Amino acid sequence: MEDIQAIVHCDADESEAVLLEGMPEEELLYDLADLFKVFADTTRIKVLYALMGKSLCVAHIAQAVGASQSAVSHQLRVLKQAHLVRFTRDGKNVIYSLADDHVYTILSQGMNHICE
Amino acid sequence: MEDIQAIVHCDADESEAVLLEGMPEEELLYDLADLFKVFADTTRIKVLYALMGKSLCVAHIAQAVGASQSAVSHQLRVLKQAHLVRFTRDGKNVIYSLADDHVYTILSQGMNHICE
DNA sequence: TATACGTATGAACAGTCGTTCATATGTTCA
DNA sequence: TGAACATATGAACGACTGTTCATACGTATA
Repeated sequence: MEDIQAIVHCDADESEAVLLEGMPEEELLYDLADLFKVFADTTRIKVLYALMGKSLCVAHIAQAVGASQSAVSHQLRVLKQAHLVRFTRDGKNVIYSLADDHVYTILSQGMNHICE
Repeated sequence: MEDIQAIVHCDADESEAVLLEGMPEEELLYDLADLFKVFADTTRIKVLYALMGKSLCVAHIAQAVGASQSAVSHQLRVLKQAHLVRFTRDGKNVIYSLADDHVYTILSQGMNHICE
């Protein structure tokens, strides 16, 4: 079992985060809920899986997940705001890739729970 | 880094889960999105934090998270359906507790991402 | 510069979600 | 059994979300 204090506190600067017997501060809870909201949609999850191990332009992502270019672009915006994907321009194309390994770990923890 | 195949496949029986170059099957993606939806609400997150390390009745949970008895009861129903909490009757009271350690790991992975 | 292509964005719509309110269900004790 | 308490549930409402459609923006090439 992990150290629970490490969950409640993010770093040393969060020394006043403890409310309601170990409850993180309100703002942190909102940020946490917002992060999980990003993972709470199949289109976005598909996009993340499509980007595992490779970089793709928007059109190829749309093809991989079976959604329209516009829908994917809207969702990529959400993923960008959550710092889950990065992008670089390549001429007319914009190439997206996963931002860091948190995507892997969060998705795999979810899968672990579903499959018991 | 973890084995990505362990994320895509839940167990040996999922041998046909691979679609779209490593994409899990549709039903699994829906279940995964549904799980993250449960974590995508501050009231439910507060309930989970309140239950960390202790068992509480509905009224005490409501007090701990600052929500009405009815609102908490509705959300406990969602948490039950997601197999994130357990409950036992104790006279007039119903005592809730966390179902397993997945709650800790999923929340902590989310916190890790938020705090970079 | 004009055209074509890839991507981003805003408005609008249907569907979903979380709360409140009222009330039902279930339990204990007199 | 009847009253009091704890919890669960259904309806209804406002707020939010993801898609589509139309269109704007940005880039490369002729």
